[in-house]
Amino acid sequence: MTERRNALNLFVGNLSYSTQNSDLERLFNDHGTVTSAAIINDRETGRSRGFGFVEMSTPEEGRAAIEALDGQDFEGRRLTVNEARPRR
DNA sequence: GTTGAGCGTT
Repeated sequence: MTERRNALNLFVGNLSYSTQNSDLERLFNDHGTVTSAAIINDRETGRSRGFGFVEMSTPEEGRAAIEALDGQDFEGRRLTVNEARPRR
């Protein structure tokens, strides 16, 4: 879906290559309502690129999730969480 | 090991 009027899109970096979509969703779901969660895979190899995107229901929840999760340890890596840049 | 994709030409 393309709901981007009242949500906050988050970039999640420094993920383990083994992190799954469901892992991302579970992680963020504890800090707000996850509208969508996606691990980005390399189009040609199908492997994770080590980052993903999570869209939170509201900007407030998104910011809360950033504060709660940025720099936190997850599956052995230090997470990077911030507002995603616009796609281009 | 860091900011997604295809569609299709406003």
